[in-house]
Amino acid sequence: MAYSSAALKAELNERGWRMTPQREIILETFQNLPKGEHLSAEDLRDVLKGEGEQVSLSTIYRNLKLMARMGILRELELAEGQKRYEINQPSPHHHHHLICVRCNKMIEFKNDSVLKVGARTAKKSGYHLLDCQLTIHAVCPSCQRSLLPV
Amino acid sequence: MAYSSAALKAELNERGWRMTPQREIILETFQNLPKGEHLSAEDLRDVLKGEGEQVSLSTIYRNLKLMARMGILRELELAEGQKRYEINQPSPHHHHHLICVRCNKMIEFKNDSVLKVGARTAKKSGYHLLDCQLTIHAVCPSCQRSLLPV
DNA sequence: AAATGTATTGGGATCAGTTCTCAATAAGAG
DNA sequence: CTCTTATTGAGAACTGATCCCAATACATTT
Repeated sequence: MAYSSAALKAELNERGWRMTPQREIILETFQNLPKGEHLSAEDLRDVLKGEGEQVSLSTIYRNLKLMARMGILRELELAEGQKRYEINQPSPHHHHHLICVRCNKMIEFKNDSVLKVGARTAKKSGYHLLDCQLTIHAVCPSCQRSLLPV
Repeated sequence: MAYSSAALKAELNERGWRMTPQREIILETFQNLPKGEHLSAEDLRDVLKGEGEQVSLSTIYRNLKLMARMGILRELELAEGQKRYEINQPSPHHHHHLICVRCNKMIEFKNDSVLKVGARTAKKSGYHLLDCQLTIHAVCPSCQRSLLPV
């Protein structure tokens, strides 16, 4: 079941913060995103603009970081130079990433034991778990064959 | 056993590239680094300068990326806003990172099964494995108690 | 329902990390 | 020793992200 905007509002208000239309739109956008898609800040701005919703980049950056720190979004470092975000799904949908360092091609894969290792490790040190990502850097088959520089 | 500068030279020459004093110094610096330390590009520049070795930032950035793509260094995204690098150690020394998203405190931990998952996953898709990092984002005990904003 | 306090937004300026450009240098092959 | 060209150094340029601040609007209190 999805994390509702009512739940977000409750969690925000509990800390003296506020729900805004911008936050609601951002949350909904990520929830409606097709599986395996992640958005950079600028991607999100463009998607919103395409739906007639204009939200400033400042606000987008602020709320992406906020929602990542709340554990609602995952912050990914897949391609070079920019952070990407996706909804932080619970166990059956939780996944990891295998990335080609040359062409940035990316494969998602699932592995429950890794998630368990993450949860156990965090708990052992008294940390409150937000996200757990196994990121594999590798060279894909076609880039192995190519003669192009590393 | 450490990856020697002779091995680096061989691997470079094989592809038509060249060994340079700068590359040798950078490799040695990472090999002599205490366990658990990682350097940003600027850190490395300062360390080298402290040893009387001046290497330009451009060259440092170029070679950090090169050596990461060769699998000699690991590229880490621990703190906000800057990449850090460390030697990519084989199995008994290979480790992962648990990070507090608020104060950036970081704990290293080992887990062989995660490395095995990484190796198996890469192999299954025909990828040539370079690095495999489990990164856990969490809130540390003292930040959980603090009243400061997320 | 209106007033109050303050969190949040938007837009632009700014920042920091990284990449790019190009002439000078030097590694490695012949 | 010569020649080709990969590499370096220095600074300019780029870019993702943050900061600043006046205007706005959310949530609480009256």
